[in-house]
Amino acid sequence: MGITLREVAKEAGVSITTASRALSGYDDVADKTRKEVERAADSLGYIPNLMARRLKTGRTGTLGFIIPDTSSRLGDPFFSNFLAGIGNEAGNHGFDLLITTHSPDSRGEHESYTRAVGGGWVDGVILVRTRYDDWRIRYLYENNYPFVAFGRSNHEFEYPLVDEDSKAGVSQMVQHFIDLGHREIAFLAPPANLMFARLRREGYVQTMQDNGIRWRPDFIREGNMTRQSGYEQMNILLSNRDRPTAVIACNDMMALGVMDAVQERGMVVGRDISVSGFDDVPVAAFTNPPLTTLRQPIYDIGRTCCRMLVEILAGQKPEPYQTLLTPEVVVRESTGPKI
Amino acid sequence: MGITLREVAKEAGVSITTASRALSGYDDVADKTRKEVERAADSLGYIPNLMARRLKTGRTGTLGFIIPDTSSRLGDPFFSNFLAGIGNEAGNHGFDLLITTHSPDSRGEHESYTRAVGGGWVDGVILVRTRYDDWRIRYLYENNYPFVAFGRSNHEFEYPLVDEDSKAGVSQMVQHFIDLGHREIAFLAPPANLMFARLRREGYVQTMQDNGIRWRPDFIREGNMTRQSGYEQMNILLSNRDRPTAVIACNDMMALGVMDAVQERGMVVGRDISVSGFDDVPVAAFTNPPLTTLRQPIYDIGRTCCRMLVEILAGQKPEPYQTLLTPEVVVRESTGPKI
DNA sequence: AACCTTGAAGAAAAGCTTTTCAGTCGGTGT
DNA sequence: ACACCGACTGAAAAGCTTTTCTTCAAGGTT
Repeated sequence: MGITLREVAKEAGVSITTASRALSGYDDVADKTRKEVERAADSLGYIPNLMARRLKTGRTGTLGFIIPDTSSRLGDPFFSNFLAGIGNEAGNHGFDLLITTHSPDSRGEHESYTRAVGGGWVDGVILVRTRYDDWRIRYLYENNYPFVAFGRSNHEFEYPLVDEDSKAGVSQMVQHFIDLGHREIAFLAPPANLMFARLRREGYVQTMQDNGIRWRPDFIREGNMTRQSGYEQMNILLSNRDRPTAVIACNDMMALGVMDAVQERGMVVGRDISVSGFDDVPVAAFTNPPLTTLRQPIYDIGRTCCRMLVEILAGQKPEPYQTLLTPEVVVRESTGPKI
Repeated sequence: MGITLREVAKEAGVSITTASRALSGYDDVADKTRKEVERAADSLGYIPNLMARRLKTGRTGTLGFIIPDTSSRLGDPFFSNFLAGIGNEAGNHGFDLLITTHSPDSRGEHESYTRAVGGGWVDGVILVRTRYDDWRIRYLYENNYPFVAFGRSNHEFEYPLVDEDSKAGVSQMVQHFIDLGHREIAFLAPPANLMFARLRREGYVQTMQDNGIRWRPDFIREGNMTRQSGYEQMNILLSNRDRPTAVIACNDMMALGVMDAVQERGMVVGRDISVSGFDDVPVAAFTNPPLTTLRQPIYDIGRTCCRMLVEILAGQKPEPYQTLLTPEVVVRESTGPKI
């Protein structure tokens, strides 16, 4: 690499200690000496070796974001919007952002968390898509490692998080459909191990029951949050003898896939079959037809998570420590009355 | 932090050297010894200190992406798609991705590049939105630092890059408008210091002239690539006595802003005024009306840049070293014949 | 004159790995 | 019996900062 502090010290005619202290702005170094060291550093083009510094201080100035997804990963607007929120906020606080992607529970995912906690990979991490019995959360918590999660879990302890009230959200959406006269309402669920899978399913089942509608197990299908899987699962639903007249997809990408399948069969979304999503990613307002969905401010949640993590790293306790947001039904043209 | 190699060595009853070599898979370590070291490491929960390793080896296993934008940054789908390409490809090769955002030519941007080249921040960087007389490229090149750029520049030396043929692209688009009967074609240009600003402007001016149309300086307006600025600049154009009948925006975000302004005045995009963009970000297919634009495969370009950088870090020379792609006009409903 | 305080600067340790080079030991070839 | 070799292993350096603790000189106090 290049110039080291030793050479700067030599050039300035002082010890390494003094050079270090001069450049770090300590006040027990004479003004004249500091000027001289600065001049030397400048003229030699000194750039501190980051790894040496980090090794010594144990701080990296970097936050980690480990994306739990295999197929679409960063291509999914959910992640890219959340990432945007984190990234922009991190920048505001002078932190870099380190990102990596691994499929849930994979070896690589384990390694990343291990490296973070034990290897000094980053100063703290942000978690997303929390799972039932989430080992990541337990692991981070038990090691007293700084983190913030987007999503609750079912642990007995408290940790800093932001989450949306999935159950209430889905509940509202089911009610929206019922109010439009639908009774054959299918539910395209997230992978079962995700924490919000249970909550959203509860919202679905309970609201159906509350309205005196018997819910049918074969109208609940599990997808993997991609457009492709929305398409596939909807094709299965459509090949049944009894078809639903409405579908609630648990994210917007799957809703897009559902619409693909519907339109492929020559039916009109919003008239023949109503479709709704979850998230309100930016593209949802522009689909054809525009998508009825549950709005949660992904970008802002990303920012909030990041801000909370920065506070934790500064030794403060974020206030509030846990936030629960209620998603809001945004009615667009993909849903309409039952015909 | 935690367990160090020293403790593992002690537990296994060997020297630090042997422990290190055993765990790193060197073959000059007896099988029995290796097993013993591995057992010790396992039982103690040893995790290597990344910073110590990096300090010693001078490698970080990380690629850097310094996003040159102030206002929208990661919120801009251009960046998030490009980032997705880089990120996914980096993951495939076992690299982490470090991202940070700075406004062009800011102090922070300078520092980031300095830290990369001199401080061992990352192993290599990917550049985007190259500029005229781009100091970043010169700096990296002269320091023989590994990098790949999305975009040409005007330097005398060769460096690894991928770029789209901006001039040809805009030229095609202008021709598209002229073929539709338009002659009052406005051009919403990128910030003048961007390399492709010149190329695209050349494409515009030259194709107008080739068709015997006098281009008007007041029909060329500069925006900053955001939707907001598209909106503002279009309002200026619309408040003129002579209004254009068609507008070429130099990215899709500005085109969205242009459409906002047009629709706000009760006019119909694609009939009263034709609008086109550049990039074909995913949302462009879903705008209202769907946007005519120039398609360049941003995601794939990101992947390619990343792959090239990984090759360079492996000591190979990417083949081809410089790639020029020709964007393709995608005609949708935001453009129509002059009425 | 002896002692203390203060401001400034340096020696050396610490942070943890990787790597170079030297050394040990049993065995083999002559 | 001697030299040498091969297979392993260990001591120590190197990588570069930051930080603790010590030292030193000058000036002030009693």
